[in-house]
Amino acid sequence: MEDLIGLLRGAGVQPTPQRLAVARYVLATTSHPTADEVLEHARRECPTLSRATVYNTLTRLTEKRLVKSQSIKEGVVVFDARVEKHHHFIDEETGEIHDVPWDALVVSGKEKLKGFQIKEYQVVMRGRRKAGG
Amino acid sequence: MEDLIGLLRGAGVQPTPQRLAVARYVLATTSHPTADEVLEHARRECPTLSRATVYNTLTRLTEKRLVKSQSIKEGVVVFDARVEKHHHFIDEETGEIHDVPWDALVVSGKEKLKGFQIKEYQVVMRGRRKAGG
DNA sequence: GTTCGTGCAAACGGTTTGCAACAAT
DNA sequence: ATTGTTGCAAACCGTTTGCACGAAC
Repeated sequence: MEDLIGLLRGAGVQPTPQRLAVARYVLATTSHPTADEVLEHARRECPTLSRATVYNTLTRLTEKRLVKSQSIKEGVVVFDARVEKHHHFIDEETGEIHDVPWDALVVSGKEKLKGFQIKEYQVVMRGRRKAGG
Repeated sequence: MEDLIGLLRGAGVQPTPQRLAVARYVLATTSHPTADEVLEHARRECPTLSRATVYNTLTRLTEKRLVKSQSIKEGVVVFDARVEKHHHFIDEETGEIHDVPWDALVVSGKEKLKGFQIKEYQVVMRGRRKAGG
């Protein structure tokens, strides 16, 4: 768990108590939190943590590719500790975002698209999580 | 062109000069405008048009399925006059959003996903528009 | 002592809301 | 009269910025 320090150092991010609190939460969760949700949780570990520091840290972590920011929900950016390519499913009732493994879906036809140089892509699905799923 | 009045009436939206100005622009463009861009353009036809009325109207048009709102760009909602299913390509340089026809791409594997009831989906691609594309 | 990080508060930009004036039925 | 629409201004919410204080090298 204290490899977090090494992880941040390795990424060129000086570890501070505030950054560790942010990183500990955002890297461990799969809930795709907003900046504010990160603040709320990280404050349990570091009560003086400020909103500005959370934004700073999340921006830094994003630059260093330790997390990825996603713009798939209205009005907010959410942060994703899963940094490898994958797809997303959004439950329209609860707003929850679920990861869908990259190779669970195959998108064909991209090669034939003329005029577009695709750097990345993902499938974004909306609907409802099934009970017992 | 004055079928716009009929179109709005048919959707249960009482046509007013303001709404016609908004609808005339948003239904004709393929540029995926933000609310503010709609305001800017619709004001050319109806200079007294207010921001609030634009939001009201866009919400109304969205409810009536005359346009669709998309949350694929950071921080803003954009409006899409194309109401049928299609995919999107976002030019990371210019921010422009391009429509990709539904049957240009095939997504396979969705049926095998357990636990998700998919109501809609789309492929969101990012990259650069190729010169001459 | 210079650089970097923090926290506060103010600013900002997109969006929503409350409300008084007004038009339509 | 009632209902619906408009436009303004204020509120709101997520995010960014400016700045002074403090910690680390």
